[in-house]
Amino acid sequence: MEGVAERAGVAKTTIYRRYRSKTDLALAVLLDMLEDVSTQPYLGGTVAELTKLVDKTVSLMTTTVMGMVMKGLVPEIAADPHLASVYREKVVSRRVAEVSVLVARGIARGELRADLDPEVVTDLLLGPIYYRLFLSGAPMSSTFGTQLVATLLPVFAATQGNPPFSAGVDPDFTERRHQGASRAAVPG
Amino acid sequence: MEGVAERAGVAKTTIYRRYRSKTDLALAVLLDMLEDVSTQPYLGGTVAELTKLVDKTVSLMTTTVMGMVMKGLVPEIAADPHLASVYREKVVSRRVAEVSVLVARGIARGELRADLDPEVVTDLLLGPIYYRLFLSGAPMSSTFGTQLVATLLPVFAATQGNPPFSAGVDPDFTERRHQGASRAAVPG
DNA sequence: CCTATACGCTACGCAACGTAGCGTTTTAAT
DNA sequence: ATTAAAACGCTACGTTGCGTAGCGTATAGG
Repeated sequence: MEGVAERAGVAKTTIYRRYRSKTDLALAVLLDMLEDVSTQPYLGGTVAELTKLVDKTVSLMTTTVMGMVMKGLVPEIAADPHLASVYREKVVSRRVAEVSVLVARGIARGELRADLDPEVVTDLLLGPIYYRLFLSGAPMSSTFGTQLVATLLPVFAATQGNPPFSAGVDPDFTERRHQGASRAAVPG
Repeated sequence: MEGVAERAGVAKTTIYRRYRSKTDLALAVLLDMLEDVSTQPYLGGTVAELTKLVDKTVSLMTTTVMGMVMKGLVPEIAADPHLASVYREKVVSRRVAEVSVLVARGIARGELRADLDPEVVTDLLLGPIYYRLFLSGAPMSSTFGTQLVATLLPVFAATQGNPPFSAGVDPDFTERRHQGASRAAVPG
């Protein structure tokens, strides 16, 4: 905080007049930066759109302070239930909503299987990104998004006869976070 | 640390005689607990083996202190290059090695595509777990592993003709971390 | 019995978050 | 231009938590 104040040419107390805590500031930064990624352009093809989503996320995480902010937020979210709630509401569900838009388009185009769960897609697309960012340290080149989407395509695509995936989300939880259209029926 | 000392019925200074820092202790706990997950039993089927791996990981993260420890390590790894190096060496590469065993078995059985990269499999299997653990907060039921593996199967299985995936890992990095058998050729 | 090693304890140093209080500057409205 | 209100800067402080110093005490092991 002292460092932030100094780099901003501002007194530390001034920061604390706008943001109640360090976590609060971090969350504000995060939400502000998320604006750029949240719009989902219509590219005419689902592969291109999903790739764009991944690439924008990777770029944001690796070329801005977002990566650092996210890393710092992990233990905070774990320790502060209120922050966790806000984060899920403002960030996680938002990402799922964005993916939902793309999934809906893809289904409408007949490119994606009709019972595809956007939350599952989110897990599969963002999970590897954060795993590399937080733990593995493996770099993500400019072709990462393209290759990840290409790899996962057989899971998403409409042609094959794959079993749907719910990842064992209990109905309560899903309902609590998602008041949208009812998801494709999921066994288990 | 005070709390750990108290719960252990030991003076704080005694802990610091064995572990140089809080991070050092956390890493020791992590490595110790990792022993349980590191053995890969022969179950006769790749799906069962991969599912077991995922389930053990999920169980460890959600029913022990491991989850908390991992969350606390994320910013530490980001801030301490030496810790990051040790973590990648002792944990990340170890997980890849375990997955490699299963992938090799699967390829030998003809269940998995021959050009499957264990690192990619690791990303896809562990990424969603940590994403849920660290950020999304979505619960992982007892059927999570089964469903995740079932979902990803079309990516792994030998039958379909999917494009391989390297996720844009630059050769240097892969070589640096993995002195094992050369990976299946991957287009840029 | 005696010595080396390990342990407990108090006290401290230090960094970082967050706050109190007060004076000063800027804004904005009359 | 005056004046009230809001915002800012600054110093100082309280608090927590990590990590260390120093010293006395216990506990092996020969």
